[in-house]
Amino acid sequence: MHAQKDSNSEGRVARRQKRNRRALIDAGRQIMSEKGIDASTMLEIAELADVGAGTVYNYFKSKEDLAIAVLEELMHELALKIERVTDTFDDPAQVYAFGIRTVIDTATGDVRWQQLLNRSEVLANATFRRMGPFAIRDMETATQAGRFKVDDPELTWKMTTHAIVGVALAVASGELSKSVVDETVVRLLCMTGIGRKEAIDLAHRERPALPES
Amino acid sequence: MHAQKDSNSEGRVARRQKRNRRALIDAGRQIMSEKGIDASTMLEIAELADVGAGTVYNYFKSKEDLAIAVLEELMHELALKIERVTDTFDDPAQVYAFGIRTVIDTATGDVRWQQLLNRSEVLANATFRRMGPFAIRDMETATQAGRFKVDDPELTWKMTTHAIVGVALAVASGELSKSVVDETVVRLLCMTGIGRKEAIDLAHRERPALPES
DNA sequence: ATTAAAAATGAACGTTCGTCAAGTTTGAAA
DNA sequence: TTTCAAACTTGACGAACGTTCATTTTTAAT
Repeated sequence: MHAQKDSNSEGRVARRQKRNRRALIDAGRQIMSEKGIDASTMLEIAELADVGAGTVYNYFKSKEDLAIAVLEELMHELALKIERVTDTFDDPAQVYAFGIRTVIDTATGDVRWQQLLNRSEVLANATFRRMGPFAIRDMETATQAGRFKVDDPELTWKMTTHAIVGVALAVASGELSKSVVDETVVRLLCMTGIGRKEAIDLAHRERPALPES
Repeated sequence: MHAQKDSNSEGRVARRQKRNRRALIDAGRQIMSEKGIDASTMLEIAELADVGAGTVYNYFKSKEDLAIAVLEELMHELALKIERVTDTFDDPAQVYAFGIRTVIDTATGDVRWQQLLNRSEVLANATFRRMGPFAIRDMETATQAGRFKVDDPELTWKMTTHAIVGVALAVASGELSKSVVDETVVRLLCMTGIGRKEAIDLAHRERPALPES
């Protein structure tokens, strides 16, 4: 039996574990977005997080696993930022359009993201998993409102995430010009069963800015 | 001066080079589609091709480079097989629909392909480059015929290839059921600006079989 | 203070890619 | 036929990295 010290509702271990996990994800994020996932080494990340090389494997079972955690956190943050803007929108289709537009803009605009595109299936998967709940909800709402015609939103979202990452990769490598983003959004909206003219309209509505990171 | 021997319009070197390149691609194809690209080692491939470990690097500047050659050849062969079937079709939209349908079916149906999905951006890129000329031509023809509305076929094809690979990956991993293929084709056709009802019609037309491999 | 379990550590391991110096083959000129 | 330089092949090797594991340290309850 022991009296709990003031600031401990959990033990020291739990707190240290939280610190370490946080430090590892932060370090992974910093290094992976500087040099790319493959070029980052576990040792480098461990050192930046100020833990021993072996410690990483108490928290993540592999390098891939750490990369997934990093990318999922990135996507989750972006999803929340988008949510804060779109919850004032009236048109559910516009909510969805703003979301995919923002993902593409972020992926093609931010240098730190471009390094992460190489393992494109990891990024697409993180986008699918973390933004999926929002995107799928929006598609369902928009379908119920008669704007979209999507009976399998999970499939549509899967296709959309991979297409977005593919375009971002092509833009980052200079293969496509940044000016394709508009058209990309239109085509992705077309996939939801909305008419082409409405898709073009949706894609060109004025967009509020995201909250700064 | 020397008389050319019967069967030599090129020297022995050129012939040996052709043999080696061929053997390396064949070996890479076999091993990579058995174990996946990452799990295959260059030594293993070199041994199957019956050349020294260093020789591979006279033909391909890296493992990635060899993988690209392997996948591009696969896609090229598939493109030619599709072409042989579709050149009897009247409707250009149907030519395109048959093409993407066949790619998805092949990627999700053949065990040997599923190992190659892991480096999804490599496969998507190979599909883009090798089937692109056919797909883009078909989209343009269909647009001129008033069936599609595609002004940037390169972009649309880029999105399509990544979406296909993404769906194939999800099906291969059991995340999605194989029954999504129909709907996938419909959504991809929707991206071409064809109407939704026409897309559904196109996707469900009877399809002739591919020539056996 | 004692103790046993949990967590951290970093040196060592095994594997792999890609390089390189040395050896071999080639084809034409002498 | 002999010679020769260029082109090609080879497999041992270096370097780098992800991961493991025996050892040490920390923790928290007795």
